[in-house]
Parts: sequence; C-alpha cells; structure tokens
Amino acid sequence: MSPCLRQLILLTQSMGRAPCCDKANVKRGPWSPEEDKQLKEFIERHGTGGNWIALPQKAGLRRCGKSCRLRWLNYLRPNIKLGDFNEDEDRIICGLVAAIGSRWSIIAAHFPGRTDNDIKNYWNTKLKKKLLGLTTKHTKKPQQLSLLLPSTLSSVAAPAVADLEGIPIPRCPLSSFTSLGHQNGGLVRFEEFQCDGMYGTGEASWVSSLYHC
DNA sequence: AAGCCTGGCAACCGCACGATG
DNA sequence: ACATCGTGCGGTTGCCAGGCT
Repeated sequence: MSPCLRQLILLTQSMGRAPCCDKANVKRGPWSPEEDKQLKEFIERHGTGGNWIALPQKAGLRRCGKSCRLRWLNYLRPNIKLGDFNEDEDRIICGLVAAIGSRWSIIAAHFPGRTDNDIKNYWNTKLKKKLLGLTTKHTKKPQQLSLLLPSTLSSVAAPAVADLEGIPIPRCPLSSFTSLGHQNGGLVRFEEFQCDGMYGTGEASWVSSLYHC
C-alpha cells in the first residue's frame, strides 16, 4: 500500500467511519440484466466466499458489496417468491407486527421465499393503510385494540382480547402469550410470546402508537 | 394531450453488533 | 480489553408508472 493511500485512509478514518466502498468508483442505481446475470453466475459458481466486500471485484462488477448482497438476497437468490400477498399472509404479518413491531427479518423468516424488504414495503405501502382505514371506519379513538386488526382475525383469536392493567390488548391471533408484562409510558411490552411456532421476546410499540392516536 | 400528483418499489444509508486479530 | 472489519438490519429516499385533472 502506497504511503499516500495509507494517509488517505487514516484521514478518512479520523473523520468518522470509513465508507464500505469507494463511492466515486462504484455504479449506483438500478441493476441492469447484464449485472444481474454476472452476479448470479458468479455466486452460483463460486458462492459468496463469505466476503461481500471482495465479491464485486472478483465478479468483475463495479458495485458496492452491500449493493450486491442486497440484490442477491432480495431478487436473485433461488426460490424467491414475488408477487401479491394472500389473506393468510396479511393475517400473519398483522399478528407479528402487533406482537413484535417492525422486526422485518424475524417476520420474513416466517415466509419462505419472502424477503424482509418485500414485507417491509408491503406493510408500509398497503397493509398499514388497509389497517388504518379499518380503524378510522370504526372509531377515531378505538376503545379496544382488537379493532385495529382485520376482522378475520377475531375468528382465529380465542379470546381476542386480554385485559392488561385496565387496557384491552389484543392477543396475537396465532400466539399464546406466556406472560404479559407491564405498561410503561404507553409502550406495551410482551416479555415473552409464542407466535406461529416462534418464541422470543418483543414489544408492541406499533400497537401502542396506534392506540394513542 | 399535457402536466401534475400519488403510490409502489428498488435501492441506498447509516447504525449496531458480532467476529477476529 | 480494545480496535477494526464485515455483515445484517431497519429507516429513508428517489425514481417511475399510472391515475387524475
């Protein structure tokens, strides 16, 4: 490494975190079919090699490693499921968002072939509006959080509403909460939950924010 | 037909975290 | 124990197509 280059690296590091790639020398924006083909063929032949930063250079792509990773994970890898979400998927996403919030990677893990980005976009552009439309149709300030969930959920939930410190909290229709925690500054925290085979901890900040609007 | 507006989605950004030396 | 690096994640941005006026 030349002294000049080393000095430049040290200088950039002293100004904060070093960028993951040289932005001036990488292509940005939409991927062309040729780039897709190049990346796909390289990974199918050699794998990722456990190093996304080095991959674009090896593959002969003028792209940032992060960009390659995103492109591969979201669009190029095998068994990607594209297209519309069905009612069942809507229902499960609603339940999981209510239970754990915007943990898209965890939510995506419940849908083989779906990506976190896909689910996040779907939630932000369609599902959220669908749900909000539902709430304003019922009442401006819902008395029961169960109103925030699609009506189809109530048939699955049994019981649909669990009372927590005087505030009705909807149960995730596909879950059984093993214990319910405290209500803290409007944030309802579920210490533990079991949801569609998943088990862990999380908090329903989304539910509380909707409840207080 | 043309310009404007809006919604959807692909991609980027920056932070947090874990692994490694 | 600390610094560095690479990866993963969630939030945000910007482009584009389609609808509306």
